[in-house]
Amino acid sequence: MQHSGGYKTKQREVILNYMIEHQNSHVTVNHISDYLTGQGTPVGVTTIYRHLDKLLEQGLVRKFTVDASTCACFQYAAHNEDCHQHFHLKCDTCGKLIHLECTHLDELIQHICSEHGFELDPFRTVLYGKCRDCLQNINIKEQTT
Amino acid sequence: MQHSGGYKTKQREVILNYMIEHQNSHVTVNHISDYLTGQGTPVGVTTIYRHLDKLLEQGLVRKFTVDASTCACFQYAAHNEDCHQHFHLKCDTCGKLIHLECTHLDELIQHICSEHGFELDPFRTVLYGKCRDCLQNINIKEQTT
DNA sequence: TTGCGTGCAAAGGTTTTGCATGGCA
DNA sequence: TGCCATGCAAAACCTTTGCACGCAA
Repeated sequence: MQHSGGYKTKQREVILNYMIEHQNSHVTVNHISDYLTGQGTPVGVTTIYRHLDKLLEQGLVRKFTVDASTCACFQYAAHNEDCHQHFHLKCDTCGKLIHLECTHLDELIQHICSEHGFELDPFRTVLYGKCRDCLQNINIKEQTT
Repeated sequence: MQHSGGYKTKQREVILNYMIEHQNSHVTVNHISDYLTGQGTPVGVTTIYRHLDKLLEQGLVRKFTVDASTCACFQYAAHNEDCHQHFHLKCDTCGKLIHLECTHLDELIQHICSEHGFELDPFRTVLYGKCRDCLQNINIKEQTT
């Protein structure tokens, strides 16, 4: 695999390290910037955006948007390439983001593809609804009222 | 149903009309603004945003976000409230909006609810990917190249 | 007349672009 | 040395807010 002629710079290294270390969570440009500044290796946001774009093209990170008022989230994805597809559930009430890995969803993707001719992109798709905790809170309130 | 004390203005009327006429597609604030300007009844974007916010609170429209760099999409929703659960598929490439009614999805909702404790709201959820036509076009291009 | 509705202008935030400088090879 | 990488500043972009005026009731 060629590195698209990129130089090996300190900035590229620390950004990539951060993404790999946090591959289990979704991070924003601000997260990266704040962390690197705190580590004493600050990197300009412009540079972070440009690196993420490159990593995106190379398929090393995934980008998705939960909400227009929220900034874009990124996640390191190299090792996920061929593992389970996973969806994101977002709770309308508390805003929590849930990662859902489930064979049901693989089947769903298959089904929508074969029966409806639509190739679903789970990384761009966010399922909205209400999480367990918020549902409980709502029930408690209703009972109290 | 009370109208939250709102006045009946020309702007409210033309915006609501537009939303109802285009209830089968996702529209942006720019779409609305451009159309109304073309119709000779221009309405400031501020007003459009504010009306959509109100309609959102009243549950008369739904709001979707495709991408952070794209503007938010809205859709009139009143008459769909009690009809079949159905999902929307949106093609990333051509922007087409597909209504998908399928028992598979009912099962999915059931499953996510019972197994994962998450109550999915199909009306707020849009599944992104590529439609049949665009997939074919991509294949044709790849064969030609 | 009262008070919400309107729209201009300006601010808010995220992301992109221009350009001069810096650093890798 | 050549050329890409960097980062500041500024622009672009969507959206929200402040404020004075207009208009429905």
